[in-house]
Amino acid sequence: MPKQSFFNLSAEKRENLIEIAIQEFADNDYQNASISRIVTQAGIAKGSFYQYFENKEDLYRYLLDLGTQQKAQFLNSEPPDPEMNIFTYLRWLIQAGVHFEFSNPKLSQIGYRAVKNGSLPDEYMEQAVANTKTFFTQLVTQGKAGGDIDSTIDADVASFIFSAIFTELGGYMMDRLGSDDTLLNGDGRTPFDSAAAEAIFEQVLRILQSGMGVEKR
Amino acid sequence: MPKQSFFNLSAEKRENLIEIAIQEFADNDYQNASISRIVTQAGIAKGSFYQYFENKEDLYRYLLDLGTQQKAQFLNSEPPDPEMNIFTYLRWLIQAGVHFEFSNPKLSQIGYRAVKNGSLPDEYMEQAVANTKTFFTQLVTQGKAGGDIDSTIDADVASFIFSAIFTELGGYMMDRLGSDDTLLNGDGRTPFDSAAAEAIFEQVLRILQSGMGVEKR
Amino acid sequence: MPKQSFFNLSAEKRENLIEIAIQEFADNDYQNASISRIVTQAGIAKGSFYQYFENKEDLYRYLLDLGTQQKAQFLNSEPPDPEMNIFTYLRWLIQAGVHFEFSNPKLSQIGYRAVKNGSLPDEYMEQAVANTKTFFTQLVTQGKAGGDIDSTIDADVASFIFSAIFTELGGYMMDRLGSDDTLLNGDGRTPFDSAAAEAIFEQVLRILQSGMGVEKR
Amino acid sequence: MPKQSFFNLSAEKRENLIEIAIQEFADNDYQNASISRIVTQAGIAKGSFYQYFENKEDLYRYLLDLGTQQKAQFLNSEPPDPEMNIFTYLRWLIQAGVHFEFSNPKLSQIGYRAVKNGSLPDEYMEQAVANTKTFFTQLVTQGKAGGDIDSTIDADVASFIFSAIFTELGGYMMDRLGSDDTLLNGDGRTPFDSAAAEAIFEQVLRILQSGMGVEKR
DNA sequence: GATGAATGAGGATTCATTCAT
DNA sequence: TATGAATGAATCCTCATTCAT
Repeated sequence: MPKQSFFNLSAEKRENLIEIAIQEFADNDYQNASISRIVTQAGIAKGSFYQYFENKEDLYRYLLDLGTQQKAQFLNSEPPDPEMNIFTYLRWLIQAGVHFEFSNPKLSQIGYRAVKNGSLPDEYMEQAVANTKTFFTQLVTQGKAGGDIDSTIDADVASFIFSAIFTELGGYMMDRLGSDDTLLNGDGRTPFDSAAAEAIFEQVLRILQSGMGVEKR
Repeated sequence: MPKQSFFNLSAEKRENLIEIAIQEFADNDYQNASISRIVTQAGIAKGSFYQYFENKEDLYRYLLDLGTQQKAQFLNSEPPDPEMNIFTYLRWLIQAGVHFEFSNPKLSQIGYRAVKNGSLPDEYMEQAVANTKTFFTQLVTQGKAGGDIDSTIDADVASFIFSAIFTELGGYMMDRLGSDDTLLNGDGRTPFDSAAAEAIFEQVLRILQSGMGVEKR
Repeated sequence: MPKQSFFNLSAEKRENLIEIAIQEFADNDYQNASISRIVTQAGIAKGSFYQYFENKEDLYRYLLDLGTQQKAQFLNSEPPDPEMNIFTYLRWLIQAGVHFEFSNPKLSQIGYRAVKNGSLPDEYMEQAVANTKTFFTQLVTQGKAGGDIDSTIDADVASFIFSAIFTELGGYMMDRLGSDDTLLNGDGRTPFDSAAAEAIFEQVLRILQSGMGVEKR
Repeated sequence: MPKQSFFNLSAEKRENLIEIAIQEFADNDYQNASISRIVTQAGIAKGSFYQYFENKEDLYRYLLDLGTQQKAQFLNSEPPDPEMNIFTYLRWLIQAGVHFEFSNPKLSQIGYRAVKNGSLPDEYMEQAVANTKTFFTQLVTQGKAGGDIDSTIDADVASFIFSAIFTELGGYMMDRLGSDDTLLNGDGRTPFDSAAAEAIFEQVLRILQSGMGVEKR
């Protein structure tokens, strides 16, 4: 956790530093992200950095947490009816998730790499991965109970498919809808072509629902 | 490309060097793989390395090519009838692909990271990614033409789903079937529980086929 | 010398700070003792420290003085009859000295290291060393005058022997009687096995007296 | 242990580097000795140092070993008759030991500090200290058996006295006979006033023998 | 009087690459 | 062709001290 002195910083300084750090960790994995570059770009002294953070890992974990929190906040901003059909829920979830990635592409990249790369091979990452797995497994179980998913389907396999799609969809959407840092609009947000995106989600979900759903078999 | 002097090496020396390099690049990403460690372990002089390869990147690209070639060779060793149902073909393709990953976990890991990480953000990687995309898109087109895939499904979306599943399946299988270097059998290959694997493939493919196939709608 | 503001501090704050500083300088030599750690542990601001002390050296010298003063106070608390036999006096002096080291192991350690290490190679240390030398030389001279020490013995050599024994005895006693911080009793003092210690002093002194004394030759 | 590349160096380079390193570690304790200063003074690149030694500790241990070996060699160059009186033997031993310290004052200083300071608090140092203790204890036991030391004297105490004298004598001699780096003669050796030194040893030993010996009691 | 952010030099160590032998 | 010593910039991190608030 950052030291108190970090939180005592003026909002401007703090946000500037974090923005630069996010850029650095989005461009480089943990090992190759450079504290030296960060402090140079932020225009602060090396020593100052270490008055804000314990060490490099401390900053890294903070950024990871930031992503997690912002995503959770994003997902909770307009939560769906939990009683709805499981695929309708996934439709919303995926749309919101991808929307988040479009809005915070760098933070998403950092988190994505953390999972894929195992830069920090410890209980922290394992926990995050396990959480995701648990989430989708529960979703599938719930879907089966509610009659949305064919009960003969292996829950683990279905959970894997959801997870794979969810994991890769962000990158795919960015490819297809062309978001990247060069397309930022005025408020630093990437314009998100919701209609186009929804059309894609719809296709994906229809296939999955059709593949797993009970009414189609 | 490695220099001529590399290919003039005795097979033994050459293979030993490559094996050690593979281990190093499997354990570390591009930036953190260490030439120093490689030459030390291989028992050759630093200077010798630079007589075999232009530089670190040269070696890295060579390993990437090696993986591509070996995988292609693997897939071509017993190619299926190209006239068969597209999902039957995928069943075979995925099985072969995963089988390859089990047999060559280190080379697979290197390639996987290369794609995910963008360690070498250049035309080379883009080409590889584009190739994969083209392959699956053609497969889907062929599937539609042959009546295996519902013609109303967006080819790009279907291709994405195949690609996502294909990409993530290796890691999932390793998790579930427990392969790792500690399970190597006598000839350095990981024993592959074909029956268990096939059961999983079957589930996945059935879902996809059920979701995309014409006969089910 | 500490600044006036240090002495204006409440006794509680002052003693707390000093106690922590003693711990730090007992655990680390001058160069490696860390002001940062001290202020963190003491719960005061970095700037405050520099309002109490000129700098690191200022604090260090203060602790050294503290040790000297406390030892002097200790030795003067029940001073022996100056007319007594020189070895009897030494018996008392060494016992009191070692007793002091047991009671104030940290301050002793700081002083010990200062002498051995020459961390502060200046007139201050030279003075302290010279004082010790002068003290023992006078003692020997007195001993010769009083007929306790053989007059043919070189005063300087005898003084060296006393000094060496005195210097090393503390460490030896701690080794042999097992004192350390884990053995502190309720009032923060190490219990001192006086009987065992006296037996050892007795042996040492008997040897020295036998070696230098007149009556034995 | 230094790497092979260190031993492959030309004698000139190697000795120059070691000489400078000895100077650095004689002037500063382990923590404060600076590799940066060493390489700057030696006129080599930082990286080169790490091709010779694993790390700072590697160099330090090498210097410690160097001192130990050179001392052992020194003591073995003209070993005394092991049958002689124990004090005669000590006379020789102390003379040789002090002579060594005069010849190699810097290496002696490094070893001295290592023991006193516990810079490297590990089995290595503990071993060295234990060895010394064992040596003197055996000597005392032998002296008692041979009738040179009064059998009523505690072997541990006598051993402590020998050890203390032996430890402190070098410094005392240097003080008294004025050796230091400014007095080096042509061959890099400090001229050693043997006559003056022997007179001092004689005094010390006479006192100890008189104090512990059987015939005097 | 108290605070604590800012500083920047300095610490050890690793690295890919070059080049003279 | 093979060698391996030399290089120096780069890495993360610690430190005592200053000074504006």
